[in-house]
Order: sequence, then C-alpha cells, then structure tokens
Amino acid sequence: MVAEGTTGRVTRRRVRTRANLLDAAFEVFAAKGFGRVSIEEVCEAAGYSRGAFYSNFASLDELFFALYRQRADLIAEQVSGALALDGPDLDVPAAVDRVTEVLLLDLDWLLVKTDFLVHAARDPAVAQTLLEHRARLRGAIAQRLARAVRGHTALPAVLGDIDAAAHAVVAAYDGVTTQLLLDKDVEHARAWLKQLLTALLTDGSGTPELRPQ
Amino acid sequence: MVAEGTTGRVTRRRVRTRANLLDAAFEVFAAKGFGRVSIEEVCEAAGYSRGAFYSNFASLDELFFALYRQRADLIAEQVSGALALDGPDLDVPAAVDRVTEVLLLDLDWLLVKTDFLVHAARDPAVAQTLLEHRARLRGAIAQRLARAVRGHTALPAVLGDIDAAAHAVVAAYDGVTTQLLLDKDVEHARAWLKQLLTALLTDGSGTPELRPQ
DNA sequence: TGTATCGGATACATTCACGTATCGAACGGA
DNA sequence: TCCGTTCGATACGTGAATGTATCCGATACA
Repeated sequence: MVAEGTTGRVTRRRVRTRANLLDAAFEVFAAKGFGRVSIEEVCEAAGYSRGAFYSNFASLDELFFALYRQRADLIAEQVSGALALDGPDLDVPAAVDRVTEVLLLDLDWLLVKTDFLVHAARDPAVAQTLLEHRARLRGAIAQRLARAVRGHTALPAVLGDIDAAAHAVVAAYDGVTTQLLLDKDVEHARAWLKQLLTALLTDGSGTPELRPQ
Repeated sequence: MVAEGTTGRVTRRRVRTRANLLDAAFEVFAAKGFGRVSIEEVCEAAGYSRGAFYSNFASLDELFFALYRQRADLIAEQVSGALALDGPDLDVPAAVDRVTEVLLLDLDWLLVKTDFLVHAARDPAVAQTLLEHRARLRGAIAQRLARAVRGHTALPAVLGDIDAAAHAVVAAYDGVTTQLLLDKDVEHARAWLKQLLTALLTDGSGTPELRPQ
C-alpha cells in the first residue's frame, strides 16, 4: 500500500522486485505505448502479480515516472562521459561522433522517451521536471562548447552565443529523433545528425573556424 | 454499424454530425491525450450519444486517423500558400517568416500531432502514411528552395544538396516543436525557429550567399 | 534456529468502457 | 403531405481493469 516506505527496513527481495518491474515495464511500454498498457500486463511481463505492483508503486503513472528518471539519468551520464573524453579543448567533430553514437542507440528508449514527452506536455509539473533535465544537459553541452571556443575553434555567428548553440544541438537531436521514430533507420539518423551538427557548429568548411569569440 | 457507407444517400445531418464529432474529438484529444480519452467522452463533448459515434466511425483509432488527415491537410495547404506567395524567386528570410507564423500557431494541434506521431511510431502502416505526408511537404519545400538557388541565393555547402536542406528545415521544425511542447512559449519558439532556419539556409552573414550551385 | 516483520499472491467487489440490438424521430424525395 | 429510408438515442449484456483486504511464505536479525 505504501510505495515510498517510511525508511523501514528495505529487503533485498524488494529492490530486486522493483528492478524487475521497471525492466518489464520498459519493454511493455516500448512495445505498446504507455496509453495502451495495463498494470496487469506489466506484472505479467515481470512474472509478478498485481499485489507486488501495488506494494511498490501507487499507480502506473508513478512507475512510468520512476522508469523515466532511471533511464534518463543513465543516458545523461553516458553523454557526459562522451563529452568529457577529450582533453581541455573540445574536438568538435570527434565529440559529435561519440555523442551521436550514445544518443541514437536504442529505438525502444526513444519510444518511451517520446511517450513521456507527450505525458509531460499535458502535466505542468512533469513538464517542469523534464525542462530542468534538459536544461542540465544543455548546460553540459554549453560548457564543452565554451572550452572549444576558448581553445582554437569558434562557432558561426548566426547562432548568437554559446547557449543558443547548445539549444540548437538539442533541437537538432530532437528533430532527427522525430524522423527516426517513423523510418526506424538508426544508421541514417546517425549520419544525418552528424551532418546537421556539423552544419550548425562549424562554418561549413568542414574544419572549424579559427577565430575565437 | 457501417462507417463508410456503400455510397448510399448521404444526409446533411450526417455530415454535420461527423464534423461535430471531429471538432469535439480535437478538443478532447488535445486536452487529455489520445490514450486517456474514451469514446463516451468524445460523444459527450460533441453532444451526441455513442450511437452516433458508431454510426460514423468504427473505432477511436479510425476517428483519430480521420481527424489527423483533416487537420494535416489543412496545415499543408496553408504552408504551401505561404511558400507560394513570392514571385518566381524565393525570398528566403521572408518565406521563413511566413512559414513560421503558420506552423507554430496552434499549441493544441501540436499536441494532437505529437500524439499521432507516437501512434505512428508503433504502427508501420500509419507510419508509412505519415512518412509520405512528410515527404510531400519536404518536396514542396525543396521545390521552393530550388527556385531560390536558380535565382540569386545559394545554400551553404555543408548540407549537401537541396533535398538535404529540406530535410534540415523539417528537422529544425520538429526540434523546436519538442521544446515548445514543454515550455508553451509560442513567441519564443517562433523567434528561435527563424534563427535556426536562417542559420541553416544562409551562410551566416544574414544575407544569403550569392554564388548559385 | 526462532521469531517478528515484510513482501507478494489470491480473492473479491466494483467501476468503467465497450459493442450491439432495437426503437423512435428526422430527413428527403415523390 | 406522405412514405420509405437513414440517423442517432436508449437499453442491455459483457469483459476488462482497478483497488483493497486478507493470508501465507520469505526474509532479516537476535
């Protein structure tokens, strides 16, 4: 009945069950979409009964939210890692390559993520959480871009400041994602995202501009 | 029982009812999301009983599809109109302005459209339809861009050919849309889309490049 | 190993949405 | 105006999903 216990003893079995439910939910959500999934289906996929579900979550919404947080944090870590691989100066094309690999990896995740976006679009509280999450990601990107500028590369002036450039990177990712959801061509999406990011972050010569600021 | 009659007499009342149901469905879908709407809710919003619904549509999915087609075709017309306003040569910044106004007009439509995208992402047949629709839109854009190139403006080389540029335009729109769904700031989205498109379609000087091809 | 607590299964009542079958009223043509 | 057809309302049966209450086995700790 209580999803978030009052810090009572946390059994190993409990964390295992919770994890199993989350994993099963991911698969079911990806396959059928949040709107078409029942609590029973998740339980069945995880090999539990509804009793286990209600013992761990108060509602499908709560599970969905927990699932999103779990996976989103994971991805965010991976992206940060991919961005941090360089030395003090950011090698833009190399970083674009690495980030692209990480971001466009799992079609199922994209499906769930989009479901969550739709969900957030109608719930201001959830939207706020998502916006903050995106802001953090943009911050990380902007930070790395700033290094690039302090180094030897510069961004095209059209985008304005570095923050705008980070916004543009995210927008390009979201845009490519939309098409990917329809044609399911991951390789093509990767190549295209690289091309887009290159177009946005360099002056078009293929090699980054040299004048800082 | 029969949604698409065997070309039997089509009463005026029928088309009115159908239209009312579609309009009501648009509002309800926008407010609650496709996954959380029941047939009954649509009927209630339209002022009909379920009998009327089943007399016009076989399922919620069918109504949703019809609704999407109706509105999408409408938007497509408006966009085409906005693109066609110029003379033989396309004035890129002006066209960007006009198209931006048309595309980022109605938040409710964006919500429904995104719901439909999620729907299509899990149904190959629907996805095919949506892909074709998008391809037509891209075609229209590419056609206008081609005029611009034949005229006096050129596109940055990074994007490759005109078709890639059209792809980029759509991606930028989709990307901006994603953020807009969360922050609901239409004006900001418009300004930002203009900036993005300008960055993608010009060389960054603000004025388009002069060398064709 | 014993025991108190915890976690999950089962059974139940209930609500809700669905689809159909039938009926009366509105409509359009003569 | 009359009549056959069509449209939409109403009533009904059905299945599915929900949330809760209760019970038994598992688990952690002494």
